[in-house]
Amino acid sequence: MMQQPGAGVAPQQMASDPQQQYQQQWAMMQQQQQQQQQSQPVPPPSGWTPPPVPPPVQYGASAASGGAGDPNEIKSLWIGDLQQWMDENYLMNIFSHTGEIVSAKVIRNKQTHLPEGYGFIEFVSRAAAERVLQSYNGAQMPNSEQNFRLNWATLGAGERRQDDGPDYTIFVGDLAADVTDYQLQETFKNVYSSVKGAKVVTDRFTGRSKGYGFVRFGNEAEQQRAMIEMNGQYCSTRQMRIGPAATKKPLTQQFQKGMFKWSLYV
DNA sequence: CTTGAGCGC
Repeated sequence: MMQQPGAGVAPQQMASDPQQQYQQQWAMMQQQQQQQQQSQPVPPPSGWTPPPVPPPVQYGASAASGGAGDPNEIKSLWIGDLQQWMDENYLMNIFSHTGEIVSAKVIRNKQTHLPEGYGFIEFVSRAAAERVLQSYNGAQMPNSEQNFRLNWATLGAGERRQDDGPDYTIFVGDLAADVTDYQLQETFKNVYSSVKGAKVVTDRFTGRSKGYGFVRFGNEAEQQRAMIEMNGQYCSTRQMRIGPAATKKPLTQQFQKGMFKWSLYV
């Protein structure tokens, strides 16, 4: 990956209007792209430390013996809610002090090269990734008003998340501005053991909460109880308003069996 | 701000 000019710096003099902000950042991106095309690869900025070399995985029988080198272990985290200016360098710099980050990648649109708003960070081990997940998730991102949104990377690493049954989701409105995914999840998990996760919906460009979110249950009975019991309960400083989640999953899905899907549209 | 969308070439 190319190092980009201006990497790791905070966005300068942001406009107050989100629309203008976005346009400013977009213009910056265009500049960066042009510079990229006409210049040699730039040296790393001062303060940048090269990623440590991961320990060799394949010496002798230790890899196969289920020790530190399980080839199937998930060592990458998915990171979301990234701003335009948060590039690979920004991510590397954040975690370089752990000495355990291997790589960082920001996913960009193939045509426009604009960041898609998420990326992946890989660590030397699953344990290292887990430490970062625990300590950084929900904490504030450097040079930003918003919080880290981290999760285990799944699709690239080969682990399927489907093996624990369907999700039963509820809508939660009236959330206070400071409520995070984790906080919402814990509020429900303290009462319902089948809670799988929660997501607070945020504005893509500002990272600010939109004041509502979703909680997923593994157990339908608990989902039903939560809709009644938790309505009006407090999460942070405000009473939640709970309702059924409008799902895109069609009821007819159970009849599809993977065949004749097109017949739904006639 | 009251029904998202989030997995890599």
